[in-house]
Amino acid sequence: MDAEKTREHIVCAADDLFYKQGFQHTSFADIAHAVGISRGNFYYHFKTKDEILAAVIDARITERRRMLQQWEGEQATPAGRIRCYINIVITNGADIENYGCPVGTLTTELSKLEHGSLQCAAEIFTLFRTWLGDQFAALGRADDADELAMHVLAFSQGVATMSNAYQDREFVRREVDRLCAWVDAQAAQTV
Amino acid sequence: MDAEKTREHIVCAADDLFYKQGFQHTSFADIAHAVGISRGNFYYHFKTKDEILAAVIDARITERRRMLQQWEGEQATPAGRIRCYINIVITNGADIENYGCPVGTLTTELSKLEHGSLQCAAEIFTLFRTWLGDQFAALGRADDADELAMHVLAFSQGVATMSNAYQDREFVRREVDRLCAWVDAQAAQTV
DNA sequence: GTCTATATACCGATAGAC
DNA sequence: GTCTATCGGTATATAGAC
Repeated sequence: MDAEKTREHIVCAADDLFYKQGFQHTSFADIAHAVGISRGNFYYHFKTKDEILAAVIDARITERRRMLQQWEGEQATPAGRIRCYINIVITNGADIENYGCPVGTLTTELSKLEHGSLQCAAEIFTLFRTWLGDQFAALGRADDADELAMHVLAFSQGVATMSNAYQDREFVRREVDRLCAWVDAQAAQTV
Repeated sequence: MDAEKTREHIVCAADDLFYKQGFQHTSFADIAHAVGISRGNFYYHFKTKDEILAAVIDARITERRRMLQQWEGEQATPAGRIRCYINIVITNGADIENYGCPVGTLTTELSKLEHGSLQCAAEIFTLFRTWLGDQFAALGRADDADELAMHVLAFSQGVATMSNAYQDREFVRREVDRLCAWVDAQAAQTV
């Protein structure tokens, strides 16, 4: 009943704090304070910190899946859909400047912690990777679709990291334009 | 005398552990154990953890500066020097697969911790950025040298992050080839 | 289902003997 | 210059009242 609602609040607050402060740097007290409950009540909903992380990763995957479906509804062409992904670094530009990419920074942190949930977090990458590969295949590049998808993922991670280090929006804009032109060139090669 | 040597050992061990485990996840006990001294002795050489971080960043800047000078001695052409930088993701491929880029992962972590030394860590990026810009200027691209340098930095960060997430050496090799061809194309535009 | 109080462990940092 | 011992703070996690 109400427990479901509280649980959602916890996952939502943890998602935000893990992104902005990092997983390790975020304490139970931080999340409890953000939700407005006591630390003790916390353990009624989640037994360990790892359980919260797993729930946050699940929520992120669900949210990204919904976003991809929305793009498929809005964009008729594969190239248009790929451009939607590329433009994230502008759409979420303010957050990325301050906190980097939510996916990349989490996998990097979990990797250094040798955390077991690293593979789960990497599945968010794989969700985008597969989807981008599908778009490139629809573009007539079935043979090297996965390689092209990985190139786009690497682009977004590189731009996010440098944007976080320098807070330079002009740089982000230039790189987006450069990669959109590259996408058009890839499509042209299919004709 | 001997204090100087011990201090160097501490900085060296901290550098390694900050890279492989992350700054926050590395405790004084970890470093002391790696060096082979007690936690108490530690404070004779460094008063705070932030002092160690500052010393590690200084050491990294010195080491990178030495590396750039070596490349300048080995490579006669600007394009060859830029390729040296691009090839780091292969030269240090094993470490990058396991721990990501030492510079990018540190700035990302310090950003989330809102740590004061973030600006110092970002200076390692700036060291490469300025040097790459000089090479592109020597290549005849003085007008957009800094933009091209930023593109190369973003490339290395993107490749490092994805390499860390997927441990795929073939992907790294392909991206390196792609960017080397891009460098040649940039040089051709100057003629 | 939510709270307060508390157990346990580790961290950064200090004091003082040698 | 190195050690052991310890303080104060905070973290995860638990127990039990309401």
